[in-house]
Amino acid sequence: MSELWAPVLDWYDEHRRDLPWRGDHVSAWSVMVSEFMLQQTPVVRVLPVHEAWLERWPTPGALADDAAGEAVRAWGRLGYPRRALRLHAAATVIRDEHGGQVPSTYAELLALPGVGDYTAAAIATFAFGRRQVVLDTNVRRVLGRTLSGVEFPAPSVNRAERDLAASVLPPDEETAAAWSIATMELGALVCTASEPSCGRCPVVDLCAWQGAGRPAYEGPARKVQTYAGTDRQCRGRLLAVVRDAEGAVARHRLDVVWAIEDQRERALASLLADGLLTEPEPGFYALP
DNA sequence: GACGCGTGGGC
DNA sequence: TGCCCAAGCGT
Repeated sequence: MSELWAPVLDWYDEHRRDLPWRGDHVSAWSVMVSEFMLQQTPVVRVLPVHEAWLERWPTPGALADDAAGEAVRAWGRLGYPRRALRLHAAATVIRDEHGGQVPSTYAELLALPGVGDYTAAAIATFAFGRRQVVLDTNVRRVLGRTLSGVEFPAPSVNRAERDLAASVLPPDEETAAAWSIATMELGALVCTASEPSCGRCPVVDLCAWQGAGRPAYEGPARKVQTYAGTDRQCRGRLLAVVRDAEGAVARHRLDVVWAIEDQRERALASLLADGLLTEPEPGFYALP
């Protein structure tokens, strides 16, 4: 029995955001789409795209029956467009192997394209009420601070951290699911990465990090990815041209958005290799 | 386990 | 401005 449970659950009841992928009437597909979109992308940017997506493709089968390129186009500027391809691929597996129904177990979900440990646990928990350890960046930070007394968790999850998270997961399914979403929400709204609002935290009196005087992070340097000038930025530019066009676009229309030729050619080749672009005829590029 | 993978907002 | 951050995954 963790003393964190009650105050965190009470806090969630009062302060939770009313998001469209939460609630009793929400489909598992809506939850799944949200989890894909929320991988590394903030809630406020996901909201409008998620709404349009569910309107256009209300079921996995509807998406699977459409072209993958339409998924890439509808993904818009959410970033990491390979997620759109993987969501389409996952929808196809669901249509063909699961009778069109999003599977409900962690193992079945984990087998889907684009679904890793976090996403499988999140869908199983939030869509189906299963009892799983949901270990995302928010939960890791909250548990790191409250239980381990560190400002930030290690770069990657290790066995001890997973065991610790499992040890504080409530034993019954319903409470476990509530605990996971409440802890994530606390991390997102209060126990934030920078400038946490400890004055508004329901467990500030129990927090090991607070009790230790909020010591600064001492682990290995947290990597901040560069972006300007990278292949990734180049890929984004090239894909945007095709995404915003109607049919196939000629090579010269790509040439003008990135000046460095060898980098541009490398990025174009990688987009083709990833399946984000096709070359229907030599020198012309289109969505798949 | 490290790395590559988009994009935009806040300060 | 440049840095930091945002519900990770696949290789």
